[in-house]
Amino acid sequence: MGQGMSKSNNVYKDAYNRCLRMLDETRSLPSEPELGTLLGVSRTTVRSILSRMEETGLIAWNKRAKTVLRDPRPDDFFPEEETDTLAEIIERSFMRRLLAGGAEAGMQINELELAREIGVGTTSVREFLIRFSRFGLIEKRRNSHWVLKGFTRAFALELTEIREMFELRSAAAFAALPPDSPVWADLDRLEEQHRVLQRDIATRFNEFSELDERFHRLIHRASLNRFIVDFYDVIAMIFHYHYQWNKAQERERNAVAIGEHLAYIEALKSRDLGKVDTACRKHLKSARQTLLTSIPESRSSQKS
Amino acid sequence: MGQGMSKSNNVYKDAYNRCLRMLDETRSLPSEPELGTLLGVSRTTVRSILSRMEETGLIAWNKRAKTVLRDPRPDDFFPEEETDTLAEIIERSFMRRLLAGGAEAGMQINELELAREIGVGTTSVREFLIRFSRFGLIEKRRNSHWVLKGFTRAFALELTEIREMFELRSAAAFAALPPDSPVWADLDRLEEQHRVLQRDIATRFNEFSELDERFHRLIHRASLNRFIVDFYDVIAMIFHYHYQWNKAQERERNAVAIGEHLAYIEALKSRDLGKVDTACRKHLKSARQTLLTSIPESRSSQKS
DNA sequence: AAACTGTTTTTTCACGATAAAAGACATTAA
DNA sequence: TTAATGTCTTTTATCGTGAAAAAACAGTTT
Repeated sequence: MGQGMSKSNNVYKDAYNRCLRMLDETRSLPSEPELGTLLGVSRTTVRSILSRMEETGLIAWNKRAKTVLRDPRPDDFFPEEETDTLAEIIERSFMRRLLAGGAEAGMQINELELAREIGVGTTSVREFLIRFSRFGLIEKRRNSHWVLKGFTRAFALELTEIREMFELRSAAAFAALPPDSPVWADLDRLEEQHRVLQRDIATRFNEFSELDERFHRLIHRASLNRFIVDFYDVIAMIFHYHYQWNKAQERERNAVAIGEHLAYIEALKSRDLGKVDTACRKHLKSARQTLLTSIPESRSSQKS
Repeated sequence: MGQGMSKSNNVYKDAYNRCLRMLDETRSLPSEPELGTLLGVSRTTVRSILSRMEETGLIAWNKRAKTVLRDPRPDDFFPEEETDTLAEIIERSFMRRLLAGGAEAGMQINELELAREIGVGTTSVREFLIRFSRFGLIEKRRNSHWVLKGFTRAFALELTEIREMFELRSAAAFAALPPDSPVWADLDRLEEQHRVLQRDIATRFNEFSELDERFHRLIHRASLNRFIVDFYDVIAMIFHYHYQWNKAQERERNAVAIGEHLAYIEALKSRDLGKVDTACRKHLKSARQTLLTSIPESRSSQKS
């Protein structure tokens, strides 16, 4: 199935689903350009969405008048898996392979094989690998194959070394921001969300991962340095998959991390550089520890 | 011309030219696999090279016997421009456009237009832009165009901030390396080359750029951190083009830099961390200054 | 048997083509 | 006369294809 297909319409399907959820809130939809910005798609896509909504009897559409006729039913939505980007699909498959054992460091990566296995064109795989290479886990041999460098202890140490350098600097920059900077309001909001999560940690502990990323990204942005901000993508990627495969004591770990974040937030609000440094160091140390213990101590643990 | 061509044989042509230069030194060529490793290409390419050399009467080739019949003439070589990688061609065109004024920050980058202008396929341009994006000069809008962030003062400051962080750390790591490490011999060799160049600075000042890169790469490698080592690619790229467009007082600048490098090398050899830090800081400061003064102070000089 | 040459298969690189999505232009309603 | 809708054009995303290059396999020579 699906061979010869040029481009999937996942942008349309995803926006359609999101638009359906908006239907609950209003009795009539805004103008096409407005909907476009709301959904983050072009007007062309908005019109496709409206067309279908009209066809399925969800709305009546005549020029500017777009009245909601009925509430969306579950079967109005497109299946979740059809809303994924090709890049996401490839990344998931690739990471599954990488983490599902048998991914020895030094192993060759075959574009053609990967493409066939995932069922996509080679071009998309190539582009994915090029983008992915900045994470430092794979490397290209000129005119030849890619080599897997492996998710090793060395990798984790190199990653955290940079992370610590960048985050300490960003935290210091954050604390030095003027009181009228909007980041302080963002920080207050994050603090509140941490407290809420701390209260319900027993059941909602798996929501921490997302909060964690937002918190650290806010801090990194204070560096006003694109290389520091961009580097957080590497960390986020690693932690994203790390959270998925290392479920051991997840609740306790997250509870501890929330406590450290709150102390870290307090330190930032105090604007005392010494306190910030201490709180930041403490959290980063335990983050590193968590990451390191989750790495399968394989046979070859290079790096002197 | 050349439309519809699938893949240029630049690997073959480049290896052929390099092989021609080897002909001067020997009366007979080594085995095919050995030639392959020597030239960094596959045996398939080696055999194509040998075939042509036989045809043009450069060698007699019968199985293992490959005897050189005559010296290569200038017209035996393939033209230099035919030996470039597509990636190199695209990078050059792109950078020329970028530096040749009229490249306002915020400007859109059109893949199709770029491809047409350079005379290559869109895929190659896309892949180039993806690879190039790690330099922080361009950024992709989801499902849409690329945006030029511009070679601004802010960019230079962000770049040098990271560079200084990384190099100070690498230099400290370098100085702490054991005396039996091979890097000390590398450093001695570089020192000697610096002295030679210092002597002939009046005429050979333009050779400094390449020496500069080798010196700093050696230091960065001492960090044993792939992210630090890889980041030097960003610096190298910027400085590479910087050297091409900023010829003002090039000789003086390079003479000064050589002096700073020699002091830096002395400090490293002393293994005194304080001295290393001082020498490194001094050189980085003047490198930053050089870069900053070369940036056209455009209208919008953001960053608080 | 080890290392080479000869031959065949596989993979990478780059292209043109096509559907999805974005964007530009023309027209119309408020 | 502004901001929407209707229509048309351009660009991006993705594929299949074919030549260049690599890699694997098989047969020879030393």
